[in-house]
Amino acid sequence: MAATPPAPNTDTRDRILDAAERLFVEHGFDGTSMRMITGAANANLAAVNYHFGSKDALVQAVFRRRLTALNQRRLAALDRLETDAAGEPLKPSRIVEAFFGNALELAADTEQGGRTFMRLLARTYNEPNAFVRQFLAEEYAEVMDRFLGALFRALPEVPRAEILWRFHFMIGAMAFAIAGLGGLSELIDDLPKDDDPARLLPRLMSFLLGGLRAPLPGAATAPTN
Amino acid sequence: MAATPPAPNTDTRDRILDAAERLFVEHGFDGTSMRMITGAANANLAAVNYHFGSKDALVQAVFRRRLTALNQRRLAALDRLETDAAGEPLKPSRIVEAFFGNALELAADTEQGGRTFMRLLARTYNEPNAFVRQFLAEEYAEVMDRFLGALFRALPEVPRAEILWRFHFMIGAMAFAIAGLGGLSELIDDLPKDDDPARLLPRLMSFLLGGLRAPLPGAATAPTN
DNA sequence: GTATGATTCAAACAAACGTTTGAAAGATAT
DNA sequence: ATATCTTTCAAACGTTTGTTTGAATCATAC
Repeated sequence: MAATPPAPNTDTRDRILDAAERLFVEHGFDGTSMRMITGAANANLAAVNYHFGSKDALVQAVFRRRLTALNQRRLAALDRLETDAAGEPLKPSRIVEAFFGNALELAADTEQGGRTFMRLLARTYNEPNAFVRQFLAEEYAEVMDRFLGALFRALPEVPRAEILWRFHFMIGAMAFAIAGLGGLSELIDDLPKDDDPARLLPRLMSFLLGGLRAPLPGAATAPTN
Repeated sequence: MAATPPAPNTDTRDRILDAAERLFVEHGFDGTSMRMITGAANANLAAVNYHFGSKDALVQAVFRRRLTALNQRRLAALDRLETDAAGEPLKPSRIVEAFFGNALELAADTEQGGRTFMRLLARTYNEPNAFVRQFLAEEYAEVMDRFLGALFRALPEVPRAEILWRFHFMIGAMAFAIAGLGGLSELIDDLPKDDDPARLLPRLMSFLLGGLRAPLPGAATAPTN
């Protein structure tokens, strides 16, 4: 009796997660049916409801499997920066690197499916589905708080609204770049042929830091208020 | 019941377009049903198929109604720049302004629904649906060609791959900023309270130009922060 | 070997989907 | 007023959706 190890048969479960991850990138959440998922995973149609409970719960599981680890690595990197600084103000570039570097590192992994997941995550930033948005917001709450707070302290002379907007811009730039990684962004048909994320990191980072350091708007001319 | 604020007695066709535009932003293409659309438009279920032929054709009509005009304004602005320059090289900042300024101008219009449309367009940059992506790529082909060509000529010393990536980044930054405009980006819960696109333009522009002018990756730099 | 719990399976469920139909209603022109 | 064309309408079409069911299969414990 009892003594049942908490780790059940993970075979079918993992195959479903992998298939769902891949299909969600390709067709979106609403565009991916249970039959597509279980078909691609060589599992029975009822397997998703048995292992996860519902389609929504499967979506959550797909994200949790990798997003939690990514965000913990981000927080750990920020922790390291702050202990190393020992009270001194942090360099904004290091903060940005801690956030986006960890993301691009995961996007560079094509073996374990990190790239697929990051493409899914990047797309989901703009997902309309209310349930998914809500879940993602909760999953990100702490990371946003910590990184925004760090940027506020690192740039005390910059209005917080400006920092918020620029962090917004940076996330958008990264998300769009990653989302189009493996899938060919048809939007710019003349896409750079070398889509190696290892070279994407320095490119994105210098762009982001250039934007972050740009002169504040209205510096020359006074705004309406 | 949800009252339908959109114009009461306009043409059925236009009421459908308005309702679809609004619902597509909120629920996505796959998440918006014909019954939702015709219900919100106070039209019969068969009206969409009668006026547009199919749901896919309706999606195209929603975009064509406003995107064609936007891209023509972009091209006209670029034409004006080039004739004014009379052979002299263009300033990259003017090129960027011609592209993104026209977009943000449309996003600032809350009366005629330009804002709603721009939020939809921004989201659609990351749309998985293959049919929608293909359509959007065709609709953008000429604009991308012209603006990238102009940037190549304006920055002859910068490798084209870098310009391509940075234009990519800029589009991503704009899209993410616009997509979260009316709809509250829950991702950053501490969203800037003033989401007035009229003030977004200078903010975005200085960020974009800062990124565009940033030192190329790999170049030796002396970062100041 | 038999009992017990976990997993798979084919089949069915009601609900929602996009689309089609044919008749009714409205509009327009002669 | 008649004929013609356009638009609306209620109803139904055949599929596909996510989920549930109950029996079959598998693994492990006693």
